[in-house]
Amino acid sequence: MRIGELAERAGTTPRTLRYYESLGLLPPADRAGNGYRSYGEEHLRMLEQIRTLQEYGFGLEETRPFVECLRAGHPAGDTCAASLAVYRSKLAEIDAWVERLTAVRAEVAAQLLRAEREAGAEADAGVRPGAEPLCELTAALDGSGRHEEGTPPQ
Amino acid sequence: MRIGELAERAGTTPRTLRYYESLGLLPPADRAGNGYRSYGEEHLRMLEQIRTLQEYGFGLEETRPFVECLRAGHPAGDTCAASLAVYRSKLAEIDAWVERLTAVRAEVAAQLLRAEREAGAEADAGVRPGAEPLCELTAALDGSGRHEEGTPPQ
DNA sequence: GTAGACCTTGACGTACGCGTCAGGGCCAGC
DNA sequence: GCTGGCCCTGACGCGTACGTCAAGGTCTAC
Repeated sequence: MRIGELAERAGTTPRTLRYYESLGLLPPADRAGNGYRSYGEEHLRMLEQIRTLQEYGFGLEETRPFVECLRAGHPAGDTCAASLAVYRSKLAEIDAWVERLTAVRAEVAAQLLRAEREAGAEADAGVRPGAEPLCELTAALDGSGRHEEGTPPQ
Repeated sequence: MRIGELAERAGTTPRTLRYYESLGLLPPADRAGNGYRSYGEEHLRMLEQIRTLQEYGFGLEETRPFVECLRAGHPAGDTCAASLAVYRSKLAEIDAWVERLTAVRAEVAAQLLRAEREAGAEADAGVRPGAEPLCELTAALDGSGRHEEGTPPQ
């Protein structure tokens, strides 16, 4: 199987496979006479392992023990001790993030409440009836919940 | 106040202040006769606003409305509508992250349990008493809960 | 007058996971 | 033999928030 086919079957791109190989994450593929990379089914299995972990938010380096485990001949990539250790540390990491996010959420919610009250007071102190905004920014951007953000973890 | 003093009072570095200015996030400082930047207390207030939001995990661009609000003369940076909108979208973003992390956590925990069982079965299927590891990786890396990770959000 | 601490701009480095372009070779079908 | 689709390597680009180095000017104290 050539690189394009493997990439398609794994739902990724040739560029990505070459990148993994350059990292030493995937073992170097055999080469056909013309220099083209030649892959087997075991490569597909490794790739699927990597992609699954990636979807869970694992970094590429974190997937390495899983791939090594498969390369060592294990039927599954996650039954080696190193893989289990990565699972466990990922759980701890997620817990830490959730804890942090929860604390931040509470703090931001509190600030929002306070700011909303202050904004009301500020407006009342200004022009009473008519609701003239104090700065031109007040006109734009209201409504909540759209907006996109930089890469969320996981 | 010169750049070094402001940086120190804000708990940051001169490089950071020049960077903010280059982004147009901080207004360009006045210049002394020798070309040195000259800052006032209002710059300190803007910087403190930025730093606080940064600690909550806001990106620099997300702090912009708060700084603009201060620049517009408001006593607080978060009483303008644009700032409130950022607060609200940040809350939504945090909620989305927590949701995703919680789902991933459950999935990883399930995989860990399964893998632990399979690892046990694999070991039993091999050498019964003596527990010889199947791959040399099994020897290294056990124990859970240490390990550091790339920038957590927030 | 000179050492040392401050300031200036400009530019490259970092981590991550590739996308994309440049410049070329290989092979099948018409 | 020519077009089109695949493959190759090498190298730069992206986004984020600066750190760090280079090469120089400025000011204070001794």
